[in-house]
Amino acid sequence: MKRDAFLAIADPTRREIINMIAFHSLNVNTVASHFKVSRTAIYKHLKILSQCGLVQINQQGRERICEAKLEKLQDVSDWIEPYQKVWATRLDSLDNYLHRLQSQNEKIPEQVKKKKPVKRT
Amino acid sequence: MKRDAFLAIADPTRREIINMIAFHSLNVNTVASHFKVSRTAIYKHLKILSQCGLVQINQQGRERICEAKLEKLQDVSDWIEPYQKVWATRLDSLDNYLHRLQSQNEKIPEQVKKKKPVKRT
DNA sequence: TATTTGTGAAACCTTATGGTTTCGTTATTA
DNA sequence: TAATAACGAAACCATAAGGTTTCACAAATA
Repeated sequence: MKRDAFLAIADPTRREIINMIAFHSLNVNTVASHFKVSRTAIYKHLKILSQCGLVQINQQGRERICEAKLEKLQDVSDWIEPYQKVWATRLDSLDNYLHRLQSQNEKIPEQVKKKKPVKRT
Repeated sequence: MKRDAFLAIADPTRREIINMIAFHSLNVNTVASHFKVSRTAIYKHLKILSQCGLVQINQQGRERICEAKLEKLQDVSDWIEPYQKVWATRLDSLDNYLHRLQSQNEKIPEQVKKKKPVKRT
Protein backbone atom coordinates (compact mmCIF):
# COMPACT_ATOMS: atom_id res chain seq x y z
CA MET A 1 0.00 0.00 0.00
CA LYS A 2 2.37 2.67 -1.27
CA ARG A 3 1.05 6.14 -0.69
CA ASP A 4 2.22 9.17 -2.59
CA ALA A 5 1.07 12.67 -3.43
CA PHE A 6 -0.54 11.46 -6.67
CA LEU A 7 -2.78 9.14 -4.75
CA ALA A 8 -3.46 11.80 -2.13
CA ILE A 9 -4.92 14.28 -4.59
CA ALA A 10 -6.78 11.69 -6.66
CA ASP A 11 -9.82 11.94 -4.39
CA PRO A 12 -11.94 15.11 -4.72
CA THR A 13 -12.76 15.14 -0.99
CA ARG A 14 -9.07 15.14 -0.17
CA ARG A 15 -8.47 17.98 -2.60
CA GLU A 16 -11.21 19.93 -0.84
CA ILE A 17 -9.58 19.25 2.50
CA ILE A 18 -6.33 20.65 1.14
CA ASN A 19 -8.24 23.69 -0.10
CA MET A 20 -9.69 24.19 3.37
CA ILE A 21 -6.54 23.99 5.38
CA ALA A 22 -4.04 25.36 2.90
CA PHE A 23 -3.95 28.83 4.41
CA HIS A 24 -5.15 28.21 7.96
CA SER A 25 -4.81 25.01 9.93
CA LEU A 26 -7.95 23.50 11.41
CA ASN A 27 -8.76 20.73 13.86
CA VAL A 28 -10.34 17.46 12.73
CA ASN A 29 -13.90 18.27 13.76
CA THR A 30 -13.89 21.64 12.03
CA VAL A 31 -12.65 20.08 8.82
CA ALA A 32 -15.25 17.32 9.06
CA SER A 33 -18.11 19.73 9.75
CA HIS A 34 -17.77 21.17 6.25
CA PHE A 35 -18.58 17.87 4.61
CA LYS A 36 -21.68 15.78 4.32
CA VAL A 37 -19.92 12.53 5.11
CA SER A 38 -19.15 11.41 8.65
CA ARG A 39 -16.29 12.66 10.79
CA THR A 40 -14.77 9.18 10.67
CA ALA A 41 -14.73 9.25 6.88
CA ILE A 42 -12.96 12.61 6.90
CA TYR A 43 -10.58 11.37 9.55
CA LYS A 44 -9.63 8.51 7.24
CA HIS A 45 -8.91 10.97 4.46
CA LEU A 46 -6.79 13.03 6.83
CA LYS A 47 -4.90 9.91 7.79
CA ILE A 48 -4.18 9.12 4.17
CA LEU A 49 -3.11 12.72 3.56
CA SER A 50 -0.80 12.53 6.53
CA GLN A 51 0.64 9.21 5.33
CA CYS A 52 1.32 10.88 2.00
CA GLY A 53 3.04 13.75 3.76
CA LEU A 54 0.56 16.34 2.56
CA VAL A 55 -0.86 17.02 6.00
CA GLN A 56 0.76 17.17 9.39
CA ILE A 57 -1.40 16.55 12.44
CA ASN A 58 -0.29 18.29 15.61
CA GLN A 59 -1.88 17.54 18.95
CA GLN A 60 -2.93 20.53 21.02
CA GLY A 61 -4.72 19.52 24.18
CA ARG A 62 -7.56 17.28 23.09
CA GLU A 63 -7.57 18.74 19.59
CA ARG A 64 -5.51 17.68 16.58
CA ILE A 65 -4.63 20.58 14.35
CA CYS A 66 -4.28 19.69 10.67
CA GLU A 67 -1.68 21.65 8.81
CA ALA A 68 -1.16 21.42 5.04
CA LYS A 69 2.36 20.66 3.84
CA LEU A 70 2.01 22.07 0.36
CA GLU A 71 5.64 21.43 -0.59
CA LYS A 72 4.78 17.76 -1.04
CA LEU A 73 2.84 18.74 -4.14
CA GLN A 74 6.22 19.33 -5.73
CA ASP A 75 6.38 15.62 -6.59
CA VAL A 76 3.32 16.08 -8.77
CA SER A 77 4.34 19.33 -10.40
CA ASP A 78 7.80 17.90 -11.06
CA TRP A 79 6.22 15.08 -13.00
CA ILE A 80 3.90 17.35 -14.94
CA GLU A 81 6.36 20.12 -15.70
CA PRO A 82 8.14 18.62 -18.73
CA TYR A 83 4.82 17.76 -20.33
CA GLN A 84 3.43 21.17 -19.57
CA LYS A 85 6.36 22.63 -21.45
CA VAL A 86 5.55 20.46 -24.43
CA TRP A 87 1.94 21.42 -24.68
CA ALA A 88 2.69 25.07 -23.98
CA THR A 89 5.20 25.03 -26.81
CA ARG A 90 2.73 23.36 -29.11
CA LEU A 91 0.10 25.97 -28.32
CA ASP A 92 2.65 28.69 -28.73
CA SER A 93 3.67 27.45 -32.17
CA LEU A 94 0.04 27.39 -33.23
CA ASP A 95 -0.38 30.86 -31.83
CA ASN A 96 2.66 32.15 -33.67
CA TYR A 97 1.54 30.46 -36.84
CA LEU A 98 -1.80 32.20 -36.62
CA HIS A 99 -0.10 35.52 -36.01
CA ARG A 100 2.13 35.06 -39.02
CA LEU A 101 -0.86 34.26 -41.14
CA GLN A 102 -2.72 37.29 -39.89
CA SER A 103 0.20 39.66 -40.39
CA GLN A 104 0.56 38.38 -43.93
CA ASN A 105 -3.12 39.02 -44.48
CA GLU A 106 -3.57 35.43 -45.41
CA LYS A 107 -6.70 33.49 -44.86
CA ILE A 108 -6.81 31.38 -41.73
CA PRO A 109 -7.91 27.82 -42.44
CA GLU A 110 -11.22 27.00 -40.71
CA GLN A 111 -9.79 24.04 -38.83
CA VAL A 112 -7.17 26.04 -36.98
CA LYS A 113 -9.11 29.20 -36.20
CA LYS A 114 -8.29 30.58 -32.78
CA LYS A 115 -10.98 29.99 -30.24
CA LYS A 116 -9.52 30.97 -26.90
CA PRO A 117 -6.67 33.18 -25.90
CA VAL A 118 -3.72 30.93 -25.26
CA LYS A 119 -2.30 30.86 -21.79
CA ARG A 120 1.46 31.20 -21.50
CA THR A 121 3.77 30.33 -18.67
CA MET B 1 -17.75 6.67 -11.87
CA LYS B 2 -16.40 10.14 -12.60
CA ARG B 3 -13.04 10.05 -14.31
CA ASP B 4 -10.67 12.95 -14.38
CA ALA B 5 -7.00 13.69 -14.92
CA PHE B 6 -6.28 13.41 -11.18
CA LEU B 7 -7.52 9.85 -11.16
CA ALA B 8 -5.73 9.10 -14.42
CA ILE B 9 -2.29 9.91 -13.05
CA ALA B 10 -2.88 8.37 -9.63
CA ASP B 11 -1.72 4.97 -10.85
CA PRO B 12 2.04 4.54 -11.43
CA THR B 13 1.50 2.22 -14.40
CA ARG B 14 -0.64 4.86 -16.08
CA ARG B 15 2.01 7.48 -15.44
CA GLU B 16 4.55 5.18 -17.09
CA ILE B 17 2.26 4.75 -20.06
CA ILE B 18 2.09 8.53 -20.41
CA ASN B 19 5.88 8.64 -20.21
CA MET B 20 6.12 6.10 -23.00
CA ILE B 21 3.77 7.67 -25.48
CA ALA B 22 4.26 11.34 -24.64
CA PHE B 23 6.63 12.01 -27.51
CA HIS B 24 5.82 9.21 -29.93
CA SER B 25 2.51 7.42 -30.26
CA LEU B 26 2.51 3.64 -30.00
CA ASN B 27 0.04 0.85 -30.62
CA VAL B 28 -1.52 -1.12 -27.78
CA ASN B 29 0.71 -4.19 -28.07
CA THR B 30 3.90 -2.17 -28.10
CA VAL B 31 2.85 -0.29 -24.99
CA ALA B 32 1.86 -3.53 -23.28
CA SER B 33 5.12 -5.29 -24.19
CA HIS B 34 7.05 -2.91 -21.93
CA PHE B 35 5.21 -4.05 -18.84
CA LYS B 36 5.17 -7.24 -16.84
CA VAL B 37 1.40 -7.35 -16.57
CA SER B 38 -0.84 -8.70 -19.30
CA ARG B 39 -1.88 -6.85 -22.42
CA THR B 40 -5.44 -6.84 -21.17
CA ALA B 41 -4.40 -5.09 -17.97
CA ILE B 42 -2.58 -2.42 -19.96
CA TYR B 43 -5.52 -2.13 -22.29
CA LYS B 44 -7.72 -1.35 -19.30
CA HIS B 45 -5.35 1.38 -18.20
CA LEU B 46 -5.39 2.79 -21.72
CA LYS B 47 -9.16 2.76 -21.65
CA ILE B 48 -9.20 4.69 -18.38
CA LEU B 49 -6.66 7.14 -19.78
CA SER B 50 -8.80 7.62 -22.84
CA GLN B 51 -11.93 8.10 -20.72
CA CYS B 52 -10.04 10.78 -18.81
CA GLY B 53 -9.07 12.45 -22.06
CA LEU B 54 -5.36 11.92 -21.55
CA VAL B 55 -4.98 9.46 -24.39
CA GLN B 56 -6.59 9.30 -27.78
CA ILE B 57 -6.79 5.94 -29.51
CA ASN B 58 -6.78 6.05 -33.30
CA GLN B 59 -7.45 2.98 -35.40
CA GLN B 60 -5.00 2.31 -38.21
CA GLY B 61 -5.71 -0.95 -39.97
CA ARG B 62 -5.78 -3.59 -37.29
CA GLU B 63 -3.70 -1.48 -34.93
CA ARG B 64 -4.82 1.16 -32.45
CA ILE B 65 -2.34 3.95 -32.08
CA CYS B 66 -2.29 5.56 -28.64
CA GLU B 67 -1.54 9.24 -28.63
CA ALA B 68 -1.01 11.27 -25.45
CA LYS B 69 -3.12 14.37 -25.03
CA LEU B 70 -0.87 16.20 -22.62
CA GLU B 71 -3.03 19.34 -22.49
CA LYS B 72 -5.43 17.48 -20.22
CA LEU B 73 -2.80 17.67 -17.50
CA GLN B 74 -3.66 21.35 -17.32
CA ASP B 75 -6.52 20.50 -14.95
CA VAL B 76 -3.98 19.17 -12.50
CA SER B 77 -1.44 21.95 -12.85
CA ASP B 78 -4.20 24.53 -12.57
CA TRP B 79 -5.14 23.08 -9.22
CA ILE B 80 -1.59 22.90 -7.97
CA GLU B 81 -0.40 26.28 -9.25
CA PRO B 82 -1.72 28.54 -6.46
CA TYR B 83 -0.27 26.25 -3.81
CA GLN B 84 3.01 26.03 -5.65
CA LYS B 85 3.18 29.81 -5.50
CA VAL B 86 2.65 29.68 -1.76
CA TRP B 87 5.41 27.22 -1.03
CA ALA B 88 7.73 28.85 -3.54
CA THR B 89 7.18 32.17 -1.79
CA ARG B 90 7.84 30.60 1.57
CA LEU B 91 11.08 29.11 0.29
CA ASP B 92 11.96 32.41 -1.33
CA SER B 93 11.55 34.29 1.92
CA LEU B 94 13.83 31.81 3.61
CA ASP B 95 16.26 32.20 0.74
CA ASN B 96 16.19 35.98 0.98
CA TYR B 97 16.57 35.79 4.71
CA LEU B 98 19.69 33.68 4.28
CA HIS B 99 21.08 36.09 1.71
CA ARG B 100 20.51 39.02 4.00
CA LEU B 101 22.28 37.22 6.77
CA GLN B 102 25.18 36.34 4.52
CA SER B 103 25.58 39.86 3.14
CA GLN B 104 25.62 41.16 6.69
CA ASN B 105 28.34 38.66 7.50
CA GLU B 106 26.19 37.26 10.24
CA LYS B 107 26.26 33.71 11.33
CA ILE B 108 23.66 31.42 9.80
CA PRO B 109 21.85 29.38 12.41
CA GLU B 110 22.50 25.64 11.91
CA GLN B 111 18.82 24.78 11.63
CA VAL B 112 18.19 26.94 8.59
CA LYS B 113 21.34 26.33 6.58
CA LYS B 114 20.76 26.16 2.86
CA LYS B 115 20.89 22.68 1.48
CA LYS B 116 19.71 22.88 -2.10
CA PRO B 117 19.44 25.72 -4.57
CA VAL B 118 15.87 26.89 -4.49
CA LYS B 119 13.87 26.56 -7.65
CA ARG B 120 11.98 29.67 -8.74
CA THR B 121 9.06 30.08 -11.08
C1' DT C 1 -17.07 14.88 40.17
C1' DA C 2 -20.13 14.28 36.28
C1' DT C 3 -20.68 15.56 31.71
C1' DT C 4 -19.50 17.04 27.36
C1' DT C 5 -16.12 17.52 23.61
C1' DG C 6 -12.69 15.89 20.38
C1' DT C 7 -10.78 12.18 18.85
C1' DG C 8 -8.89 7.16 17.48
C1' DA C 9 -9.96 2.68 16.35
C1' DA C 10 -12.58 -1.50 15.37
C1' DA C 11 -16.03 -4.07 12.81
C1' DC C 12 -18.55 -4.17 9.00
C1' DC C 13 -20.50 -3.18 4.22
C1' DT C 14 -20.53 -2.01 -0.83
C1' DT C 15 -18.24 -0.79 -4.79
C1' DA C 16 -14.09 0.25 -7.43
C1' DT C 17 -9.63 -1.18 -8.91
C1' DG C 18 -6.20 -3.91 -10.92
C1' DG C 19 -5.29 -8.12 -12.28
C1' DT C 20 -6.12 -12.78 -14.64
C1' DT C 21 -7.73 -16.27 -18.35
C1' DT C 22 -10.58 -17.14 -22.11
C1' DC C 23 -12.93 -16.32 -26.32
C1' DG C 24 -14.48 -13.87 -30.60
C1' DT C 25 -13.57 -10.68 -34.38
C1' DT C 26 -11.19 -8.15 -37.89
C1' DA C 27 -6.85 -7.21 -40.66
C1' DT C 28 -2.63 -8.88 -42.49
C1' DT C 29 0.16 -12.05 -44.44
C1' DA C 30 2.13 -16.63 -45.86
C1' DT D 1 -7.56 -19.70 -48.26
C1' DA D 2 -5.38 -20.69 -43.89
C1' DA D 3 -2.77 -18.95 -40.29
C1' DT D 4 -1.45 -15.32 -37.46
C1' DA D 5 -1.43 -10.68 -35.44
C1' DA D 6 -3.81 -7.07 -32.89
C1' DC D 7 -7.39 -6.18 -30.65
C1' DG D 8 -12.01 -5.77 -27.62
C1' DA D 9 -14.81 -7.73 -24.37
C1' DA D 10 -16.61 -10.94 -20.97
C1' DA D 11 -16.25 -13.58 -16.70
C1' DC D 12 -14.02 -13.99 -12.76
C1' DC D 13 -11.04 -12.99 -8.48
C1' DA D 14 -8.60 -10.64 -4.53
C1' DT D 15 -7.86 -6.55 -2.47
C1' DA D 16 -8.24 -1.55 -1.77
C1' DA D 17 -11.13 2.40 -1.16
C1' DG D 18 -14.64 4.94 0.83
C1' DG D 19 -18.25 4.84 3.64
C1' DT D 20 -21.09 3.62 7.97
C1' DT D 21 -22.13 2.68 13.09
C1' DT D 22 -20.41 1.73 17.43
C1' DC D 23 -17.35 1.89 21.29
C1' DA D 24 -13.48 3.65 24.20
C1' DC D 25 -10.80 7.21 26.11
C1' DA D 26 -8.47 11.51 27.41
C1' DA D 27 -9.10 16.49 28.04
C1' DA D 28 -11.92 20.42 29.05
C1' DT D 29 -15.75 22.20 31.45
C1' DA D 30 -20.07 22.82 34.29
